[in-house]
Amino acid sequence: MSAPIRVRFAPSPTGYLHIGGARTALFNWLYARHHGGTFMLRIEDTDRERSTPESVRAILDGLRWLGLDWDEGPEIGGAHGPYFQTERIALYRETVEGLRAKGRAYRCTCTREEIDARRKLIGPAYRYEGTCKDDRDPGDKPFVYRFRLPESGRVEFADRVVGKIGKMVSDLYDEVLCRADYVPLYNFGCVVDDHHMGITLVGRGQEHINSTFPQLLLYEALGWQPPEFAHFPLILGPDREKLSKRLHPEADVMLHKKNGMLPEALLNYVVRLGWSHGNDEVISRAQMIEWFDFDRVGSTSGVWDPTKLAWLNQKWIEAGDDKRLAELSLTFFQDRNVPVSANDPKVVRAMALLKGRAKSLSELADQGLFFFTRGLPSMDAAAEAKFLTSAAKPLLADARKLIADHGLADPHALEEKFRALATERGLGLGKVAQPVRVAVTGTTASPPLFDTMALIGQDEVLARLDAVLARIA
RNA sequence: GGCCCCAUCGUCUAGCGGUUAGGACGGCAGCCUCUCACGCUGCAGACAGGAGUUCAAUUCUCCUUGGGGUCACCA
Repeated sequence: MSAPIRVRFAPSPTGYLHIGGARTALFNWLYARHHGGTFMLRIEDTDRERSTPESVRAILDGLRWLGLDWDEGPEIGGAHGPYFQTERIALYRETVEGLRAKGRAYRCTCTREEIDARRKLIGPAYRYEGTCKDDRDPGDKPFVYRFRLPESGRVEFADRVVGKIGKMVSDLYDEVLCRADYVPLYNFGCVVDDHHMGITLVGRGQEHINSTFPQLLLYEALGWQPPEFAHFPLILGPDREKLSKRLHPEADVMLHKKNGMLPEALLNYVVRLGWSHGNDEVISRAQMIEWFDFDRVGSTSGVWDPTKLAWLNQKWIEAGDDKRLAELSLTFFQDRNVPVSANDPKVVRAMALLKGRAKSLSELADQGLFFFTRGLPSMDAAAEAKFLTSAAKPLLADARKLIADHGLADPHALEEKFRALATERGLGLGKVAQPVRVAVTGTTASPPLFDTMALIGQDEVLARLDAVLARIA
């Protein structure tokens, strides 16, 4: 237990970073950060058909957006590289030949077609039967390297989150280690690299529990000390199926960025899916690092709940720094054809008024458009019909006069003037404020009216009121 | 189907033999209030079922049921 902790996240670059992967990365990252260990990134790009450099970039971008920085890996290197499996072929070759010399690996010339035919015949219970286990010279036939299982026995390990798990060797089969060109398959590459990279604990999703058994047998055959394992509960979609790219669009981490989620909110939501710390719900990155460990990770799958994510996002937007929020909101305003610039103090001031009432940055932008447009805002038809009536016209005219006379610089003072006006007429403040709000913002819901008008500016507010007055018969 | 894992409110979870089974999201009702949101208060809402073990089971064991995962020259 005195060895320094080294963990890794090892995605295959076959698409964007998905939520399940992000949480696996997060749990590993938190474990490393909590214990002062090393978090490394390894790219498992051995599926030559599906791996792409674009996917590598997408995954790195996703991790960076979430703030999950790696101590060793692509782009920064480290003492245990290279960090792309396709650059480590010599190692796999040396290892598989060593295994073959010990009689623990053999060359198999069965073709995919042959195996598929047998599988089709026997059904889902089919296991490769070891046809080629005498390791004959393949001649010029294509072949792969297979692992020779022990005759019998049982594999067991104590998982850090699930507990004791075991399986009979008779339920396993001689699986493919690597192809003839030594490009490894998952279980082989994973074991070889985890060992040579000094990984002390493998943290991954529970879908990998079953691959742990052959991996353990490999460690044994190689004479290597296996790492610890921690298998995290799965994240399920609304349909209770494992969250997947195919079935669930929300599995895409960057989709949430596009939807206006803050990375700290997504991290907060995802860390609570399977891990808890008492009754704490809103948890900062620093607190996660302080509190996280595998003893608090549960073992039951969790269902993705966009509603709770939205709630957390609102909390984190509300807690956000105005300047940073302004920068992050920029793109959302621009998408709505409102050209604003991040260093515009008006944008920063708008954040103070807008945050806390929006569940996402995109909602925030929708709710704040009227701050940055000129002239009559786009009107909510129902609001207009209800509040911008001929009966309200005199009230609006009086309100306009108050604003023209007193200005907007002192919202509290102006509010008192409005209140007096309302009282004079035997009305509540709301009766005056609502028509003005609709006239100025186009809707019935906005930040506090007097602060809102102050930010819009006197000339613009008066212009909007005049335009409305002119529209009312 | 074989194997593996799991099982507390609709959802995320606390609970680590004795609790009025707690919190959060969501829902509902109310308060606050210039609107919305926030906030506050309250209400409804769970130990899958059956055997054991024990003075005592949500908690330990087994079975059933249910759910999920996995059975590739993908990871």
